[in-house]
Amino acid sequence: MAHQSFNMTLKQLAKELNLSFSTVSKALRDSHEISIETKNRVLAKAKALNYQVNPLASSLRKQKSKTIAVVIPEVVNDFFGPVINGIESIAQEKEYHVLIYLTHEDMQKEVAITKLLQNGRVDGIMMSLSEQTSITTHLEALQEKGIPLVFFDRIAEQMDAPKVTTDDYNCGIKATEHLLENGCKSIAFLTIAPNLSISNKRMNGYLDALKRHNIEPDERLILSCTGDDAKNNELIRQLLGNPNRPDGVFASVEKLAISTYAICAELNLNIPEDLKVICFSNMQTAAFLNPSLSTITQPAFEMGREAAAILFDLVEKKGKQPRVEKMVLNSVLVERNSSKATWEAPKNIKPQS
Amino acid sequence: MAHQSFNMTLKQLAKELNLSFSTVSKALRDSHEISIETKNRVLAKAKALNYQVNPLASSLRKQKSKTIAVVIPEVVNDFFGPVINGIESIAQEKEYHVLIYLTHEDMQKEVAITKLLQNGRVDGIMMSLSEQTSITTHLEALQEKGIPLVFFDRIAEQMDAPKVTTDDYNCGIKATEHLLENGCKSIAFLTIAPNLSISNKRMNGYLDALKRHNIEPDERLILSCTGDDAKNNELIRQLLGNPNRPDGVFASVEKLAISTYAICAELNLNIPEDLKVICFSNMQTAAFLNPSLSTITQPAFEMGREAAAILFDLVEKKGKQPRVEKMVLNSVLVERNSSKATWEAPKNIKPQS
DNA sequence: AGAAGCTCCTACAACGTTGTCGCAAATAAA
DNA sequence: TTTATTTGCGACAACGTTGTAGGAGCTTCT
Repeated sequence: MAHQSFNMTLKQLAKELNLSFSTVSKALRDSHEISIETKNRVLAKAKALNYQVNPLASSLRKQKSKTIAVVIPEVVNDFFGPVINGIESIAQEKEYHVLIYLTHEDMQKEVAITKLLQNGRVDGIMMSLSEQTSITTHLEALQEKGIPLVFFDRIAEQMDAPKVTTDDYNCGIKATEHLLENGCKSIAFLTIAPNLSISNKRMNGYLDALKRHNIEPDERLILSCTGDDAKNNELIRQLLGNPNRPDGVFASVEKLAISTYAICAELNLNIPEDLKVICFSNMQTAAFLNPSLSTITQPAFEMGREAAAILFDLVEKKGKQPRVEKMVLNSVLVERNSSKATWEAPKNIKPQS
Repeated sequence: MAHQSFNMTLKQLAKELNLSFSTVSKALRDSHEISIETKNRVLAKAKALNYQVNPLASSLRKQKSKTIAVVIPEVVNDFFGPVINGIESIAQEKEYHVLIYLTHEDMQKEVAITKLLQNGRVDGIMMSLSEQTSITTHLEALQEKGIPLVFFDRIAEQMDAPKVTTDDYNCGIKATEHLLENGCKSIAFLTIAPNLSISNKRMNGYLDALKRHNIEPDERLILSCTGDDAKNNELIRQLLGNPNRPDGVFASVEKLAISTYAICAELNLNIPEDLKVICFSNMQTAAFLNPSLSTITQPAFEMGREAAAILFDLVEKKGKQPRVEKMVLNSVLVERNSSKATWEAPKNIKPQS
């Protein structure tokens, strides 16, 4: 049997019905110009022959693709997964399609991807920048073509486009003060991608919290990590192996906290007795880590939903002002054992082993 | 300034160059019919005016969309993230685009999605079934339209399409025997979605391992869980709260192991002393859980890559036989503390506390 | 009865490409 | 010089839709 039965088209359907194909087209879209009997005939036949409109032709004609692109660095952590989920949930409601592109934190790829999105493939774009992205001409090119663009999380600060973020600066303060309140005297800040807006804001929160408590920031306590995990581990090892090591670590991304856990195991440092740890993370199992990890958790799903909602708003009344220029959602600080004050510590006090 | 500068088309470009648009089209695609000088002129102008071909028009004409769809249940766990990563990495190499659709484990949505993919939107489809999916007529409809379809992980056993899986049956055996070897006498099996092929195979592995060790399977030790976490917790609580509770738990999915951890904390059961736990999981932090979690880890990224490679193969020489009918990748069992034999336990032997 | 207005349908020109065909002009072969 | 052949370009017809314009047949109003 023919495994390759061909696609039904409007014309073929029309021929089957002895109608002009414009009549059939209108009947399918429930136009008032067509009699009810004809509509029913057409609908029945379309169903019988399993006719589906060709989205390419339709999009070309209507100059609308009903498709958006999501451009993100990765999908391998617990943040972008829920974000995609949020985006997709709205897209499905609005009957849009979602293209996904990963930059792998590589600006060249980001640029290449934006080129692909320039000519009608999508009606709008959602972006979270790669950690390398410094210039934004490729993004401005998209705007010049009139394609709505919404940033989330890793935004391009200087661009005139809606942005959905979390309260990174505040959380930077809160996390730092949380460690201070629990007895830390010397807090290290681990970060990646210093040119990313989120990194900056989190660090500024950290610095301002220290200032507020009259603590002089120490450059040696600020670790600028990279995509190279081995190198990061080495940096952390140096930091924590040092005799006058910090007694607290505030990691701006999850993986650096995990590295910290690993290095502590290696160096026989006890969390939280010797070192308190807190980090930005959406890990679902933070509560089950050993010790359970205190986190600042971003509302990832909601970010996806909100950003997508703004984008669809923009797409649907193109040219109008966006509904929101900047939306800031609140993350929550979840205290767990990794940052617990030591005086309310384990069952029996170990002397000096 | 006009924020909405219009898209450059072939015709406009041709007018600028005083050439016919077919000439320009050919020049851009480096046709031998066009002189080198003309090509250079065209290329230069195209670059200057930032011309990009309209993919909708091009796809319509060529009857190829250069796009594939990935239809999966969720993205919120550590399995589908890496899978997407693998798929996308090949797609990027081959210059394909990736549409993503989530079924949210809902068969109705799966059916609706397949409808959308019927008419030229995509050149091929990759699927992992929803846990509800029992019938496959919607998938056969796709095949009848001649759209290549590749399954991965949660496959439709009975369908004639390439399938990429892991060695679920074997791992079911290995995990069960691992628990037996570490001293378990009574092992519970926690599963979801019994009509899913993976659940079945994992369970069969479990059952056959018991048989091999002359242990009579006990129906009360096989928990068929659902999407409702509260209910699942209740089931697990009953199982573990019972005086003659099992001394081992083999969870076929990660979340059931996490629930088990939570319930053990609640019931003051010690893992692994009172209960040994192992599960299928791609969690990156399994080693840092308390206790560290023994897992069977699937090669998710590779699965994505392999499945995508097979799909592209199929797409590019449509109608031919697929390169592979069935591909089975090996998962690895990673022993950690949650399943450690109790006799080779902590540093100093605690008597009977 | 004639004008005006409905109702229901068809014809046709887009949308932006690509590929086939045809045809000049230039070159090569006879 | 005549006859093939090649080189370079343009005309044109698709691809499968949608929306506008038009028109035949009927009813309704003056």
